[in-house]
Amino acid sequence: MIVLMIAEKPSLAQSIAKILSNNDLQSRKGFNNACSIHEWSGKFMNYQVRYKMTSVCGHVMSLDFVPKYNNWDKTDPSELFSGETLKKEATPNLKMPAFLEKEARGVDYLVLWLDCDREGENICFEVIDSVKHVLAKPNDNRNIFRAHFSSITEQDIKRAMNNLGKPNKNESLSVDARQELDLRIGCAFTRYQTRFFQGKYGDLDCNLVSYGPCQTPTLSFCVDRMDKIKSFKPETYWYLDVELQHSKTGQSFNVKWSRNHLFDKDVVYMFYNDLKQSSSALVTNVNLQEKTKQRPIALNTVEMLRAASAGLGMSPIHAMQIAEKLYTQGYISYPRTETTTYAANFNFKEVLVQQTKSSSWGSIAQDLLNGNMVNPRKGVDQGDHPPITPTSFASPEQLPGDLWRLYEFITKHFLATVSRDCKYEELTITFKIKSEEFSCCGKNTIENGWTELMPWKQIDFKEIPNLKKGESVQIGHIKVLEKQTNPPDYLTESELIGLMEKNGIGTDASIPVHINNICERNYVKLERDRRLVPTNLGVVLVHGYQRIDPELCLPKMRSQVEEQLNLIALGKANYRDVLKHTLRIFEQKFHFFVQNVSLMDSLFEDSFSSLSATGKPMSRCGKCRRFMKLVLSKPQRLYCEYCKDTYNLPQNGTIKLYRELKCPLDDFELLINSINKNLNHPFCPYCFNNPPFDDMKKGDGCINCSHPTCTHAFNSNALSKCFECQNGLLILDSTTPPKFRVICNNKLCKLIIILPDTLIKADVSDDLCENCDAPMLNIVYHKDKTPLENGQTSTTACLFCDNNLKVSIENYLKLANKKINFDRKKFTHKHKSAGGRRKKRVVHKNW
DNA sequence: GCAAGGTC
Repeated sequence: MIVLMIAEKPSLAQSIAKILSNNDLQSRKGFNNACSIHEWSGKFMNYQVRYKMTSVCGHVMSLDFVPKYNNWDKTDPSELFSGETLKKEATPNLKMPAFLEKEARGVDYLVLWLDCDREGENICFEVIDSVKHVLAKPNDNRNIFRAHFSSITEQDIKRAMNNLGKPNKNESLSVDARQELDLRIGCAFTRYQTRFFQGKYGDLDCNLVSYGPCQTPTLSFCVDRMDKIKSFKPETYWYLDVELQHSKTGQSFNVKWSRNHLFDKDVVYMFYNDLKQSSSALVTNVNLQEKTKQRPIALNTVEMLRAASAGLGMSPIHAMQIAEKLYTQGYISYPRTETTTYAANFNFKEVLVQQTKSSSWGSIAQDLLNGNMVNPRKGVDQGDHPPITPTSFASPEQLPGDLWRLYEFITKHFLATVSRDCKYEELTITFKIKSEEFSCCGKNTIENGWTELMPWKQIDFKEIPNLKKGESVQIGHIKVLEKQTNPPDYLTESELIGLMEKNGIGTDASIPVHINNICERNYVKLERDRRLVPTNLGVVLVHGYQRIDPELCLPKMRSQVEEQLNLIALGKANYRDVLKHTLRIFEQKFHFFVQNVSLMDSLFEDSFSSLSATGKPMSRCGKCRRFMKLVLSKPQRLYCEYCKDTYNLPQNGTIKLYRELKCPLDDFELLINSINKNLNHPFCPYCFNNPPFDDMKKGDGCINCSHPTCTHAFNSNALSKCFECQNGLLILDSTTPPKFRVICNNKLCKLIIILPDTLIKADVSDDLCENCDAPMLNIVYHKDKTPLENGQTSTTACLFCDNNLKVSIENYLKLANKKINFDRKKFTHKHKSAGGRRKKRVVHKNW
């Protein structure tokens, strides 16, 4: 009998397999190269069985609309609230369903070891759906089990194995509902907003005007802070500035008024007038207190990201990439966790021993091993993964750049959690001048403790004079000072992470993605000290939602949906009912938004320029013969003011007019898309958006156009089938004479052959090469550089056979370091002509 | 081309 067990990720499959097999197992790689299968023999329900343990990589499936809704032009966004959806493979490269099916074929028992959260419960059912039909008893749910574990410790894993339960359908359904809501709501609003605003404004500078239940509240936090700054009214306040002078040492020091500051000038002057004649202050109290600055709790993801942003200047998304590298290379434990408490059996000694090798903190690790280690503070156990700790020693030489900086932080943080608290004494001296009280405070470190590892957290030493109760101190001066309150500053990335966590926006794994999204979409800009400053676009979006339906950008919107989802998870509400109910609310919100979009639009009008006011005249429209404008800000596009039509353009490279040449199909003037100095694609802006032939795709240019006679289409310019990709056609590019190149019309093929720079003219002749049957080139050489005899400059030659021309192919192969044995027979046309007779060429795609 | 959630 075979028991198949599935974990959520390869690393966990390995850890769990090691524990359950008592480290006696065989491992092999799965066919998708991502997952391994670990096998051992043992007992299961009193049977002698063979265990097979493997994993998925997160979700197996993801939700999307059926293909017919992919076309933004043909779908009204409101249809997305009811349009049919389908589950498709989350990561097609991994071929996860096929992999699972293969490993599950004929298996007797299935044990699910997915993470013990709702997403994990959902993945359980994705796994079941993938394998159920190939199990030994496909229709017997009694052979499917769920392991419930809260940590990856031997005790917990073995206990889970001995107490197998069943997967929880309700929890899984709550995730299905979440997926469907996010998809429908996010896509409907995003498509509507994008179409509406991009169709009106030319300088939004973003490809997408997106909406999402996490990204939008995230943006809203940043805009709220900006609003607080903008609406801040400074207030003037006054306070007594008192300097005292130690009579013996002559040392002068400032003392703080117990009333701090007051916003009433007259009242402050009243006190001032009362005190100004005084010459001395009386020490009324001297208080020496020992204080502690507590060692940090164990590190979880969010805290690591905050520290990486604030202390190391790394964006959260970058910090996570670095952390994942450290993890896969075995330097740190799993970096996505909410838990801040170490497992009961965590082996501190082992980690400390590893770190004694460090030249920088080795002595501290040794000191902790020598009996000076203290128990870590108790944090929170979320039951997901242990806190982030180093798992092996690394030196700065082993880890370049940011890998080292993050590893250093994680290691120092770990050492800090088991180091002694920082202790310092605080001396507070209280004075009285008449009836007003003043004080000053000195600080002195007794023991650095854990702050030894993080000097920037150490206590700043502050000296104050040594005074005794009852002593009298001379007054240096008493003044009234006037100051103003200051506005808050823009939100730092680190503060934003804190706000998101507090409000339940995103998860440890997705918080960095949401922050990255609002940066990439150009809603906020990252400025000094990693502060997030909203752009015009970010501001008008949030202010627009606030005008139309403030709930759309409030964090509570997410939590209210979560509450509904909780009901499903707890089995208190029916999945379909909740989904239907919540979708209806959002559909109504969507329609209300559409009806009132002018409220948001008026804000856009103030900030952005209309399409017609932006851009520069570019080329003539084939419909009205008027000039269309090129809108340069993202997304680059052409706009015909008269016809009110927008034409998408290639997004890479520059666009210029192609010698006022016209497309024979629609009269639109042709353009050239220059991707780099050697790669130019002519295209018709109309055909680019509305392909004229079945074999042409949206986004294709002239070299992919099968027009039978147009001089720009491949029928007129193709020389042969591409010898590099065997897929496309080699096309003569004569768009920028006197430079000539041969390129492949397969977008995925990178081939570029640069023809000799001695040429001044080249086009494709009607003659075919006698030798290889490829179309010949009519060429003209520069009169001073011609390789032809008798100073002759023009000729007809074959690229593949002519000695002067085929050099360029050899150069290409040399440059690309290709060892293709160039065989011109490969290019032989199947209808080889007899004796080089002129004939009209027709290039077939299947050349 | 769109969301958010897993993870590689």
